[in-house]
Amino acid sequence: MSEGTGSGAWRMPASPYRGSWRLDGRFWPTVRDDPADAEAISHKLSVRAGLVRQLAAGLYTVTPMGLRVIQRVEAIIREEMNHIGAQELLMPVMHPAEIWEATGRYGLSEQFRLEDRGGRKMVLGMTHEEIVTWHAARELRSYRDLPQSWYQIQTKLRDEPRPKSGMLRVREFTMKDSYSFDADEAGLEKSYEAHSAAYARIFDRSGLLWYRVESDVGMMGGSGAHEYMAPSPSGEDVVARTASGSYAANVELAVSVAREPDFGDGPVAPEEFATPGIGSIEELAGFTGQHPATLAKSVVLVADSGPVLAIVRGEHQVHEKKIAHLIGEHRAAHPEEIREWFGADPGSLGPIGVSDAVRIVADSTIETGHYVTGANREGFHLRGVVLGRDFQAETADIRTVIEGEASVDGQGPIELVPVIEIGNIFKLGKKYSEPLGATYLDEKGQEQVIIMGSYGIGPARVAMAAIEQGHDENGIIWPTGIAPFDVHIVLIGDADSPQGEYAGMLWGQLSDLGLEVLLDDRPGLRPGEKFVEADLLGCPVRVTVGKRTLPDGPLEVMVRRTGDKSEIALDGAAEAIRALWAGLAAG
RNA sequence: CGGGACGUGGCGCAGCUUGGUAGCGCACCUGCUUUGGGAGCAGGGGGUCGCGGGUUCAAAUCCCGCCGUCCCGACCA
Repeated sequence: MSEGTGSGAWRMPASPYRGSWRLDGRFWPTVRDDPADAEAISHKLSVRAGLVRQLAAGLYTVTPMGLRVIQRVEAIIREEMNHIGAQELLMPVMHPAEIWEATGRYGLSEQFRLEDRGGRKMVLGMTHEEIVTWHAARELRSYRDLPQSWYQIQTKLRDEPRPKSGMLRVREFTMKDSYSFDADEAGLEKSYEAHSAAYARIFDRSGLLWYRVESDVGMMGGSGAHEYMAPSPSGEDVVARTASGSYAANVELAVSVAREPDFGDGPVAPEEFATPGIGSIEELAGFTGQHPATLAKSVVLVADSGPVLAIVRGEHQVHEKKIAHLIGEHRAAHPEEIREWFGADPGSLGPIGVSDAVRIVADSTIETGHYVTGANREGFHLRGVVLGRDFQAETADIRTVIEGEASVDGQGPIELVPVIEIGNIFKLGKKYSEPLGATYLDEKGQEQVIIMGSYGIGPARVAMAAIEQGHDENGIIWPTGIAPFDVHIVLIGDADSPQGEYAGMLWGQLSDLGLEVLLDDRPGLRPGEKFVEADLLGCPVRVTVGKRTLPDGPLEVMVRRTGDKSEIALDGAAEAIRALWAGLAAG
């Protein structure tokens, strides 16, 4: 039998103030040097500022300090989700495989799969559409039960092909995922708009610059989707948008008005000409002196149905996801396959005279103009090739957008911006409710399929995007909404010195005013070390308390974002600091 | 999945080409001094050099295999 003495061998005193910390005795592992294998700024700074530690590729532990930021993001999310009437619940991370088999998503390459001791197939959840729908199918029986919005903040596991950039692309992460259940499309529209409004507030309160863009539905399926993107050089996605934001879309589905090159007059029929040693579009443009837009690029893909020849203008590229909508899953052709189907090597390929087995898909831009294409003969090309006259092809938008092309809304040129995806919203429709039998009885007693939506946010990505968007050479500059603390008091001197006692008092007063305050009361550290670490951590307001502060002040206060220092009187200092912070928070 | 780079005390690195006593800075421990922007001096602890095999009298170093981590690519002919 054991007993508690209550004496408390642990030396760190509990804080009487909810949310405020004294630093002495805390685990806060900062580092001087950038981690050797870090590239992204958020990766370097999140490690150096002692917010996270890596366990393995794509697996990170969040430290007590890092957790404060994550929990602040989550608190904002909870408030805004609750505000639109979404209800928090919690679903398991491990799922029976059968449920995923029902929707055809068992066996996805990113899915962690395992067996329990009885040999039952299980999966680790990469998302929770299947599970939430499984429950909805059992619990929601009547139109009177609808609508519903449920959300959770729960771990997701994905066996990423390439985890990267610190916490930005990981194999295990926490996600806020919500799901709406409506009786019809009009209901879904309302739920979707409610989430859209909540997301705007969440990302605004998190202090991010963000874009809402049209997006591909991807592995979620469904009828429509938007992504929330935070611009950052470390982002993996690219958004095409006008300067005003009048048009904004993921490049995976972005459209634009292609520039029209001057084709000049072409021959009445294709003419073959020698192009010795010419392989790439760049070489061909240099050789012919023609603009790349008048050269047709031929790309050979292999779909389940067989070989596909995709044709775009030389300045464009075939977009993987766009063409996937037409031809489905596919891969690049091997050189041997290309030789078999075209009788030539890559570099001299074209649409004329190819085997009937090859499906030809041309980008819509190819419908106008005449082009130089490969002749399917080593070292030769054809000029004056015209779609419809000289060869037949399906046409569709299969190209990438390039910077500077005109926006389809007439609002000026398109710019391409690298972004971090911080959230997304999907209109799922019946994609999951149908196969999992989530139905209800309407007013007339007719069975109807529930119309669903799903909505995700990655809190850690929000935090990392904030670092990407807010930092300088000294460290992080947190937005006020998600900073680990509102105010960081640097105490110069020991806790039991007069200035130490004053700092403790100020810490209490500020906390009583509703601020979350970090008091750096660690003994033995030099002032410089405390300042450097305060800059690294990046709380919005820093207050310095030292010998000079007493007996008559003033207090030195610094705003992290601007570096502006001001001196304030001891009398009413806490209120003045709170007012300063409130001014920053108000933006 | 393809390509590349890197694995040496906790962190950041040198040493490897040309095999022969494992080194530097920071961090850590002790003492003294110092205390408003990553202190100084003195003393000290800590590494079977990612793992396995091979060559050799001898391997951090050369060879083979594996593992790990990061970066680039994964249609762009």
